[in-house]
Amino acid sequence: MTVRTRFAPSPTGYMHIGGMRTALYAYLFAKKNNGTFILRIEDTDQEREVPGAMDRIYEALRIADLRYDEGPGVGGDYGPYVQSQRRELYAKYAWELVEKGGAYPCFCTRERLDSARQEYEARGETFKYDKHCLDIPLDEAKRRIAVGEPFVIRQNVPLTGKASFDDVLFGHIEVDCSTLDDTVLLKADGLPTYNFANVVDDHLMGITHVLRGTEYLSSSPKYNLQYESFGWEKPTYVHLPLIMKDASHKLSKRNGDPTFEDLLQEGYLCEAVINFIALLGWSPGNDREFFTLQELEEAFDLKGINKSSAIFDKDKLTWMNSEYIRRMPFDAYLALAMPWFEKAGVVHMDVKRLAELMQGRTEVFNRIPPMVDFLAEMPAFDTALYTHKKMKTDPEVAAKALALAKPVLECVTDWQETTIHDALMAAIAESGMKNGQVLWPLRIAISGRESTPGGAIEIAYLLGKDETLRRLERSIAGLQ
RNA sequence: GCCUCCGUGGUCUAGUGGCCUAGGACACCGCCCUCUCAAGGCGGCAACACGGGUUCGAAUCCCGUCGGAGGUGCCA
Repeated sequence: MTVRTRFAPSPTGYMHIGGMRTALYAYLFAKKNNGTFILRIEDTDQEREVPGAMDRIYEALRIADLRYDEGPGVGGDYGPYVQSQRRELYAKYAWELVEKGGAYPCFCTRERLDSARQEYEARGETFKYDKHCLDIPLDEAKRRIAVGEPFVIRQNVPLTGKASFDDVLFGHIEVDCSTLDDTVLLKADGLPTYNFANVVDDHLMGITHVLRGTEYLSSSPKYNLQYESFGWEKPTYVHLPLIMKDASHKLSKRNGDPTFEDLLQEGYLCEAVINFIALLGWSPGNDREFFTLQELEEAFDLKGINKSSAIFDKDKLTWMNSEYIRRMPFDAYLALAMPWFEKAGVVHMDVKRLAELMQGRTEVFNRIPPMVDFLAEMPAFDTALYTHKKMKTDPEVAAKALALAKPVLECVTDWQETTIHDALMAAIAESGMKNGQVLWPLRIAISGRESTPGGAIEIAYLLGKDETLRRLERSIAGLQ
C-alpha cells in the first residue's frame, strides 16, 4: 500500500509556522515512503473567507519547495481538492450516515441551543446537545426540509460505551461516549464542518496517514465512530504537538507572532526556517542540526517526533539563519543583500567589498540597514566614544591620533585598503603610538559608531578619500 | 468545571532499567585572538516537576500530587 498524506489548511490569509511544520512533516513522511503528498483546501467556513488566501498557501508551499503530487492546480484522481467544490459529496454522505443511524437531521434554532449552552455553563457542566431532534421520524424530517425549513445534520453519538482511536505517537486514546457531544456534521448552508469533511475526504482521497495538530486529539474518537458507521477503513493517525510562543500561549498571528511569510520578509532564509521548524518537535536521534530538504526526506522518521509541545525560540532560528547566510555562496549573498543596501543608501560605494565585510555579520537581512547606514550619513556622536580603556585612548589621545592620521591620509593617492593600511601603519610606527590608539579614534571619527562592520581602514576605503577626509576634519574640529 | 494529553537546564533536544558524577545545540557569562563588532578557539553557569513504590539498580516501569496545554462552536 502506498502512503498517501495530506496537508489540509484552511485559507486564513497567511501561513502559520505550525501549519508549515505540519505540511513539512506530512510531505517528509510521504517522500520518505515513496508516497504521495496531497494538498487539500478546507474552505468550508464561508464567513471566514479571505480573498486571495489560497494563493498565499500555494505560494508558501512553492517557496518552501514542498511539492504536492495532487491538489488544486496540479490535479489528481481524487479531486476536486477544494472542499467548497465538493459540496454535493458531503450532502450525499451525510444522508448515507443518516440512513446508517450514525447521524440525524436537527431543526433546533441557534436561540434554543445558545440558551441551553448557557444553562449548562451556569451549572459548570459541559454542554451536550440533548438529541432533541433524534426522535423526529425521518419522513417527517424530510417533509420539513422539502418545505424549506433550515436544518443541520448531527452525528449520533451513542449515549453509552467507549469511543477510541490509536495514534502512532500517543497510543490508544479512549473516552466515554457519554462525554461526547452530537456535533454538527453538515451546516445549515449545506457545507460540512471540519468534523465531517475531514472524515469523508480522507476516506475518499485514500489518505493512509493523517498528520495533524494535537488540537484534534480529543475529537478523533468521534471521527472513528463515523468511520465505523460508514464501514470505512481508518487511516493511521499521527497527532503533532503544538508550537508555542511560551509555556502557556500558542504561537499565533493574533498575538503578534510571526507567520511564515513574516519571517521571510524579515530576511530569514526559507531553508533556515524549514530546517529550524523540522527540529521543533522532531529529532533525528543524534546531534545533527543542519539538513537540506532532501536530507530531511532521508532522515525523517515518525519515531523522532516528540509528544510535548515546543516553544518557538526565535533566537535559535536567528543563529541558524546566520549560519545559513555564512555558508551561502558570496554571489547569492550579494543578490539577497542588495535591496537592503539600497534601503540603507550605500550602493554608491564598493558594495561588493561591503558585502564581503557583511556576509559573516548578517544574522537576518533586515538587520543590515542599521549596521551600515552610518556609511551613507555621518551620525552625530559623543566624544566619550573616543575613550576606550583597553585601547588606551581618550579625547586627548584621539586629538593627537587624528592630527597624525589626517596628513597621512591626504597623501594617499591610490585609495585602496592596502595603501591606506601601509601609510597609516608606517606613520603609527614612527610616532611611537600603539595601533589601537590611532585606529580606534580614527574609526570613531569617520563612523561615529562604537562598533562597525570592519575597522578604520575598511571604513575609510568604503567611504572614499573625500568623504573620509571631510568626516575627519569635522571630527577634529569637534574635539577643539 | 468536565474530558483528553503532556512534563530532561531559560529554550530546542539526546536518552526506551546499568554505557548518566545526564550528552549536543541556542542563549548567557569569562578568557584568548583582535583597530571596534562579528567570526573563531578555550572555559563556565544551568535540567531528569514533586512524592511514593517496583528493582541489586530508575530520567527510563507503576501509582498519586502538582504544573501546563488541547478540547468542550452550524471555526478549523
